[in-house]
Amino acid sequence: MARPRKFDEERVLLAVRDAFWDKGYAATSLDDLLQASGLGKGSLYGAFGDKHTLFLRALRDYDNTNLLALRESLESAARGIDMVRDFVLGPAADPTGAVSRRGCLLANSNAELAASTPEVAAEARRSYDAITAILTEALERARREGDLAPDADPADTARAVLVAQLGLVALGRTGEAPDTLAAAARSVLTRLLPAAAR
Amino acid sequence: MARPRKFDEERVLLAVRDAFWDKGYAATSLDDLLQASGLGKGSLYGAFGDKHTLFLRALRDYDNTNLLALRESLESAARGIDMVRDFVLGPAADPTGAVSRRGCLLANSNAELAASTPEVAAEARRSYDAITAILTEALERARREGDLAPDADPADTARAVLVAQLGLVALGRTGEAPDTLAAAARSVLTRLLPAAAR
DNA sequence: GCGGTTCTGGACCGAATGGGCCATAACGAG
DNA sequence: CTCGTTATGGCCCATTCGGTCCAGAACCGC
Repeated sequence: MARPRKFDEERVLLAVRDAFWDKGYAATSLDDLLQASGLGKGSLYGAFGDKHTLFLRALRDYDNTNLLALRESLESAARGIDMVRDFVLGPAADPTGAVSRRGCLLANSNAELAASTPEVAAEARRSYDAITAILTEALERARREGDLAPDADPADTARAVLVAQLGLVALGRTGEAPDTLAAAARSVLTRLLPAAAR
Repeated sequence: MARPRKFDEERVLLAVRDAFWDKGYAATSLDDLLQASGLGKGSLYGAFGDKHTLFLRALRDYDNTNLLALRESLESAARGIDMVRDFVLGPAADPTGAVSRRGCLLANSNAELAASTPEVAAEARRSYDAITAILTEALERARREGDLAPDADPADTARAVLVAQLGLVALGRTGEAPDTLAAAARSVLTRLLPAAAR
């Protein structure tokens, strides 16, 4: 019927996500987005709407990708506890610290925008609730597999695990030395899930 | 000698801090700052320098106040463990959720700016290191008072406690229901410091 | 009361912002 | 090949940004 798009929508979304991730929402100008995506103003605007809409779209994409990866991680884990351990240790896993320093797009965005942009806070709640559900499932499995005390409540433990991971992400974002970060991760993991620490 | 200042520097700093706290650094315009402080451009600029400098000043003020309060809290605590418990439960203590939703200025700022403004990340590290030291002292005392297992390492435990608190602050910033937040706080506290949970 | 100095707040500036617009190009259907 | 449709990207605009500057006001010591 008509002229087809020259760009791959998903690719643009990833480039835009990176731009927002690196500079934050407010500090990323339309120009930055155009340069990152390689598109012209009309194209970007026509395909995704204004900056705000585009940002939310990229953020939701990011979240969905993460949730999917988490679910897959649980399915492919040898034991339920393994997935939980990886989840907690993840933010401290990078020996160079570069990944940790970048933080999590959702956490960064929520911290920056929760007060002024309810959609971001809502997205964060949605994401964290979903993660809690996945962790709960993982911990139920871990209990059946003998890696979690029979009297421990999986849902309650899941909340504690999520909190620990959020804390590690926040701490990693400060650029704390990788060793310190790893020590903190190990410390909190040992106390929350002794069976996962060895 | 000359005309004295009409405004109280500390008062202005608090007003400015609130403005940044509510909107984030980038989204707060000079106009916002003038309105919040009630000063004219020349006065604010002359007294504090540009936006960036003013922000760092307000942030450091905020940090120092927090650290001082934490030290006082330790000194006035009946037991070392009480101070640690209050520190962890703090972010979830507000039944309306308004305080939690506001988050922590330092955490918000670090999440927004760590990548682009090294001073902010450095300030966060400084603050978190200082908090860890205070917590370590509190936990050493708690161990002497029988509220921490003799074989537990206070410094290591302090790191875990800090991570938990940062996680709760991050979770609270999403606007999660106060009940859920309180449950998460209680869950993580029970697991990190059984003696503090009752 | 006077002089000198500092404070004050608004006028002003250039630059950059987010967003709208449109002439043109590129394509598929017929 | 032609036509209609849609993507494209650069041009344009009003607004707002952070920051400078200055004329006048306010105050102190003398």
